[in-house]
Amino acid sequence: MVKKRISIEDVARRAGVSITTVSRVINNVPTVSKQNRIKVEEAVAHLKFKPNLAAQRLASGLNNSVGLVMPGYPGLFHSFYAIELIRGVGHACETLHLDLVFHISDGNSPVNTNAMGGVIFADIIENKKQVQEVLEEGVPCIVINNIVEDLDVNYIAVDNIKGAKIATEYLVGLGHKRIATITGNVNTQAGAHRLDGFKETLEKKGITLRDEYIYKGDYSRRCARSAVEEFLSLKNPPTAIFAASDDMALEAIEVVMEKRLKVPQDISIIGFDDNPSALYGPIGLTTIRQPLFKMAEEAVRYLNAIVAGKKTTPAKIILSPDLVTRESCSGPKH
Amino acid sequence: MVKKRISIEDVARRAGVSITTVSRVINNVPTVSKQNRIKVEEAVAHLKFKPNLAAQRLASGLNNSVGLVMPGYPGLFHSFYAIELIRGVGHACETLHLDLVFHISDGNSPVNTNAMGGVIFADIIENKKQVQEVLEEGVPCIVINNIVEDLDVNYIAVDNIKGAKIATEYLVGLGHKRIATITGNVNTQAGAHRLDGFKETLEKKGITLRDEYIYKGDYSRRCARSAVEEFLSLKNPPTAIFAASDDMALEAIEVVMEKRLKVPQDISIIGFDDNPSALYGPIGLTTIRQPLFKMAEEAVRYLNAIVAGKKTTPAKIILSPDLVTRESCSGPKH
DNA sequence: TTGAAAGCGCTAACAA
DNA sequence: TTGTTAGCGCTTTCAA
Repeated sequence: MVKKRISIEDVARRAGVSITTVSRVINNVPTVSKQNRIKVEEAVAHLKFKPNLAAQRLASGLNNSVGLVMPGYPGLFHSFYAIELIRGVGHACETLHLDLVFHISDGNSPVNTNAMGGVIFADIIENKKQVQEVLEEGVPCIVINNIVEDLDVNYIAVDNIKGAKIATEYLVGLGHKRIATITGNVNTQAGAHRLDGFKETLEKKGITLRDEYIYKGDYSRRCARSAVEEFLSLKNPPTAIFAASDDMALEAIEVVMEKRLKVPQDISIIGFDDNPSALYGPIGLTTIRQPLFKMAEEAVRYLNAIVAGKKTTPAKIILSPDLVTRESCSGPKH
Repeated sequence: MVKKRISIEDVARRAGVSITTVSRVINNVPTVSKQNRIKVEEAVAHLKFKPNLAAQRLASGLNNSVGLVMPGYPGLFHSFYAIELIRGVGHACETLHLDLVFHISDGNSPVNTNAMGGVIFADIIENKKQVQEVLEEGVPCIVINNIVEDLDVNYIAVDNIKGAKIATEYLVGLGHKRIATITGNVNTQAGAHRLDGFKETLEKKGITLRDEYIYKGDYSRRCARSAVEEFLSLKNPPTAIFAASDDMALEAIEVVMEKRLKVPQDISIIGFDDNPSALYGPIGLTTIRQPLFKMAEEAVRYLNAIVAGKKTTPAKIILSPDLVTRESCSGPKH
């Protein structure tokens, strides 16, 4: 029952003009007589004509859609991070009347950007190759949440070093001297930077860095558990912990409470992310908020500007995270 | 600095074959000699060739992307409902290796489905016209969350009548006789059905329906406030309230508490949605959970089956919501 | 202000 | 098994 699609030719025939004229009307080219314009518009309305986008794109080489490429890790659609990005990108696309082409990538196979006017890489873990290829093709693109020094690519990222500094400084400010950290996966930039910020702050504040206070984690709850167990078994356990993610912070709180210790009285714990799921916990989690939504929005705006030819200099945008104070941190006991 | 794109012709030249043969290799057509296949694959890899999707689609008439059309109401990207749908659709697309074209519609302008292999309408408020047009074009489509009787279209929806019945029966089961409701916008199907289910249950249970116990709302917090104020000023105020959304239920709880009354001791309140933001409230909200994520997933699966030619009978799928018991309901005081 | 004609990059008969 | 050729539906010169 598929009806034959209405094409530009049908419109032209009905309006009694050439397809070129129809094309001009569709694209708002001014050089069309009022008379013809009206005839064409009537025909378009009557036939309910909608231009074939594939044909338009093929012929013009233009494309008004934004590609959002995300690595398809398990749990992607259950992750706060991903959903925030999608929300932000979606919101911006809505405002700018762009279509959003959402592409889940396995990280290895090259991204076919031919269906996209510009590309946003939502995250690059180990697959800079994909980005490089898109760059080589000359397709406008921007990387979210990674500071990319070695590639001449636009990026917009959160300052993880600064975030970690804010967190650590806050703990120091509360009077803590024995501060531990559970890192994220230090192979990811975020993980590494959060550790860097932690270390730098302690150094700056003249607090000795102890190896046994640094647990190399991987963002998983399980490692947070091991970390806390290890910390608590030390003869000099820390009085505060900076966890590189809220998830880990929550698990840490749980373990501490299982040991009949109190948060924050016995141990202060600060997280990173401002993940709303932290609000379900037994105690309000003090944490570092990242402007994910805003970052995603900005990425679209910037991309759009590039596509429109309004920008040429590569964007190197770094946004600042900030502190969200709730109940999981206080001064140390004496 | 935009390099000339690699086309199928470049590949053909390098491999020393015709473009047809290249096309065959790309599309896994078996009738290609091993020898040529290898040559083509080498060329593709070496030139990093990626077929132009616009051209493929134009030539073949096929399209492996799913369109998700959502009405662009303010707050869309802050709404639990929308995000759940996006998550579900996205998840299914990932599994099926489909691209997701996300299109925010103003509800009036026709949807250009030429960029989509199939279309999912995430919601249709007043704009059945859009759906009708897509149907006329013969593009496979499915409507989410609306039971559409008057159009021969696939749909997958939640049984709102049943949801309301479950809620109301639960209140009746707890011993309530004076049960009020704050409806959603009854111009929406969900709003109307939730009211219907409420009424039907009371009738079935032999409880008199009182007009003053039905407040026609619009899902807004403001109307929930008015509703509760009105209910409480009755000489015989209700002992239980069924609110057609969690948002309204939360506001209702707030108003009740402002009046120095207790939930659920003085008034039981049940919501609808299972919106996680309800978890932030002062008291766990008993509510009706809708399988939004699943609904969205199923929609994609079904659409895919249609596009693949595996389905012909129109789908009329209705999913059941279920009760989530938390703390906001109890038996009435004597 | 208009239209004819040449593609855009690919697929799909059809012939060889 | 391969290649030739004619489109897919549109935009864009170019000439009129």
